[in-house]
Amino acid sequence: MEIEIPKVYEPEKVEDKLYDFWQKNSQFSSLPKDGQKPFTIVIPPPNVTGVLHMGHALNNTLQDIIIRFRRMQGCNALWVPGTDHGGIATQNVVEKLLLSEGTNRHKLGRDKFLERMWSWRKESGDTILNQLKKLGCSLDWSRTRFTMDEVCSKAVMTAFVELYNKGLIYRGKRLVNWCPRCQTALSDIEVEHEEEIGKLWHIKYEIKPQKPSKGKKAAAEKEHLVVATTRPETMLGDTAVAVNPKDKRYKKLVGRTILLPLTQREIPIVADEAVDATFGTGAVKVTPAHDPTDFDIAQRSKLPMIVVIDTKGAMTPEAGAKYAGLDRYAARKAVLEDLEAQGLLLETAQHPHSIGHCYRCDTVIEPLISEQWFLKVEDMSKRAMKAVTDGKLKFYPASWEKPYLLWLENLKDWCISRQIWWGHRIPVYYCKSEKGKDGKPCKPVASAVPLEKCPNCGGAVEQDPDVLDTWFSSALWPFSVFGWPNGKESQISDFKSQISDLSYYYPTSVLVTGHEILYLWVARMVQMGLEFMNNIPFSEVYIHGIVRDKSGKKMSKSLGNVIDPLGVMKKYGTDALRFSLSQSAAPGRDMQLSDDSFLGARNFANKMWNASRFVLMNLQSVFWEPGYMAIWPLELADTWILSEYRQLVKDVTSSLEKYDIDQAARLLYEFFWSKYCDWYIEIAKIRLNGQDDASKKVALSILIEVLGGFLRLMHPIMPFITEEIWQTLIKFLRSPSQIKSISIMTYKWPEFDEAKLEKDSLAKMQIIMDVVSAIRTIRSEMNVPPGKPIKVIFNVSEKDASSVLEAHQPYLKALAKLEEINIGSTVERPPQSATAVVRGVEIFVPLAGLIDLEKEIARLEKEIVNAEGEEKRCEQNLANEGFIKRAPAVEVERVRTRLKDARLKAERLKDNIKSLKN
RNA sequence: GGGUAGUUAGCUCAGCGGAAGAGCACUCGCCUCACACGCGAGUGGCCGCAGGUUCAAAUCCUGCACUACCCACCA
Repeated sequence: MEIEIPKVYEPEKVEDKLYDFWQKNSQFSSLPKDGQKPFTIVIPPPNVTGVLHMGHALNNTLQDIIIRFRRMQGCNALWVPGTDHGGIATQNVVEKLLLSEGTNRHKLGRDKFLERMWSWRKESGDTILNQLKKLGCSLDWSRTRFTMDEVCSKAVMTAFVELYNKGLIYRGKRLVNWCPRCQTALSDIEVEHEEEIGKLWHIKYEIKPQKPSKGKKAAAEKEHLVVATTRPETMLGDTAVAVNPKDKRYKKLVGRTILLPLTQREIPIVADEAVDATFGTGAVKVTPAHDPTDFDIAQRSKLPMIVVIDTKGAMTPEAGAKYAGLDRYAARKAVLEDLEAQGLLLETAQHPHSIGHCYRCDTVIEPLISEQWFLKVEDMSKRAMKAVTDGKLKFYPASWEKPYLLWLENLKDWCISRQIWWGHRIPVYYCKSEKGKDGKPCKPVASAVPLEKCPNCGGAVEQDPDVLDTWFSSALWPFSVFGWPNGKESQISDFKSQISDLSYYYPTSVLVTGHEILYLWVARMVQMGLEFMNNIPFSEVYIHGIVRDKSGKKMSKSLGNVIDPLGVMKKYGTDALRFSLSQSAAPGRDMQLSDDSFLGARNFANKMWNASRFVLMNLQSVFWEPGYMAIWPLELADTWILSEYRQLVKDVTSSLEKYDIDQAARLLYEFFWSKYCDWYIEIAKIRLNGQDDASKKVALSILIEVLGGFLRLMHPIMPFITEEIWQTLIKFLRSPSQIKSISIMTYKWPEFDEAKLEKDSLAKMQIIMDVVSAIRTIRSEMNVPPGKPIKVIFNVSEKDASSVLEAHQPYLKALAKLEEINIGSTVERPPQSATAVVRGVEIFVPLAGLIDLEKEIARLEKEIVNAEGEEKRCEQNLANEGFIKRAPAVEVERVRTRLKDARLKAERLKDNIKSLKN
């Protein structure tokens, strides 16, 4: 078999080809199967407007790693793809488009607009899903869902109706978060608070004089009260001034009346606990229609409400003729000017406070009174909390438990209605007939199927104009994708099975997401899962960090610091991107990315490529058959690398099980580069070029065995390059009939056999490696040309070390470029030689004529300082009675050995300096 | 105001109870028959500060100081 392998790995030549190969061979698909354990992940559905950004790349790389790992472990692994309609965000995109065409949705009308939305959705297609294919994601494409497709919509309607009929969904007029730009209400969590330096204005309010009681004169001077506010324009809607009931300063003013400046409207002074006497002046203007706290105060004191700001953020006629129509900020300016002119503006202080912004368009939120639909969350929250406190739902890292619980504990009813058109229209129908059946108007009806007539009186009906919060459908995602509420039969039409998707795959195994949507999405899925499926939607939540740029800033289009993952894949290869992301994916930790990290990962891919190339090239020239490993005796290097490999299997497996993907990536990198390549391959070269046929074949066997295992362990993280190499390697591994899996991705995950681990080989090999490194250091420091062979003398008193060196002279000769080795236990120090002492082995390199005396002495002195430091530390430890008595015996023994080695080292090096000086 | 995480080599980060580590950068030497996207060697750290627990602390505990993020009806 002749193989031509390029010197440099070329990702662009293999990636698309392999993805096609996987798809053609149905490597990603899963069907319910009795007796096989499912492992299921549903994708956090990206928005249909989306293009793949680095956050998606991270999120989906991690999911793919987990799903590939479990699939190889023998689970029936399913990863469900899909997209989210994205409510406001998506509507905004199309509205912008319309604006550029000189029209808007209102001119178009609801039906035409929705047509436009759907055609746009069709046009933009599933761009992002195709980009996930570039990333190598092993999603079961036959199961692709969309939150507004038939299956998911049915789930949404059913869920709404059930909640409505249970009385958990209600309609009410409340103060809600209103985005004046998006023209819709938002839930509390869709409001982003940003700290800003605002101003706190102190305004003088005149108190209406009391009617003088009999016999007393009216107060000579006018009385005043000063209020502090950050929003002076809302004073036009004030219906009271409130003070704390315990505030002595104002106690006697409670019940009096204020003459509101600018309008001269009369409003009362009330007492309310919500007022903080220590803040500002201790007196608060109360604007119930535009502030949540004021709204509550107004409820308690039964104050009227005056709406002075409309849905566009402009002042209403109620604000007075002078201000009506002005934008809220223009009104602020005007009000301040007018107050100033009247001498009522006393003080303007800098005031840091946080302001709510729309999470979709960043416009400042306006609290407005509005009729909306709400979902009662109290009971659902309690159950969602219990799932975590009972230990059924686990977070990785666990530190997210507390924030999750705190959030649920303080959660208020969820405003689920939006005044936009793109989304699931609220399935509530109002009877248009005023009379109804028996003279009374009919109650509204919720229905999962469209209603034409009122079920009560048969009259015409009108559907509620609002749509549901996009997160309502997202909350149902883990079961709506499996066909809930149907669930009886499989959603895959050509598959006849007794097991339904829903019962087989739900609850799913793990949810992988960033912490930014923990509340927005994760907590709600748990609530809804418990509500409708009576079971949590997943038992584990793996929360990864956020991708930042190299200076630690969040990547955003507006900052212009985004790194385009598609560009990275093109430049460095998909596997390099994936490895780089994996490397820094410690659970819960944000990561900084830069070109450097991709470059390192690309180099690693190339290293894998070339090491494999080395193995494959030798396979062609050496007669080889599987099974040699069992027949021929193994050498030290063989047992060593096998031990290391087996440890690797153990560690990588447990790391992936714990979602420590960064650790898995590092372990693999370390093993492959600094063990397999740096040492095993280098030693294998000696044997492959040697005359010992048995040693040759064994080395080749181990090279293949370990490479094959490594590739499988590496596969979840770097799927393309591992498959590409595997496809060639497999031809040598087994005859075609023996190959059960066509692809590495369905080949069995390596298993760890502790019994075969040879601990002894690690220590022995360590001697070889340390001695070689020490000799290389001498060569390098003494400027011995790399090509020049040298002689070396070992003085070893310890038998074990001595026999290891004795037995592995060919290793040493090749690795350190030696022409002659002498080993003894009482060797005379040769004159003019450089020295090193490692692991009890004294090394002499005779360098007559070559040695730089001063340099060597300086080098040795430095070594002595280190050794003596070590000596001192060990002595102190051993002199400590507590240490001897309480530390484990192994530890005490270890320190004794270290002391012995350090003493020997210091002593020998000192002797050597002496002899050099003579 | 509450919460969470972080602070280790110039940079990015690992280590989380028993000898300070990696990659990049830097210095020196190498086109050594897999790889210059490479090989060999080296320089570089009172492991944020202060206490405490322990025979032993970068590692556990308590404060403090910064940094970042999240939550909150700070008028």
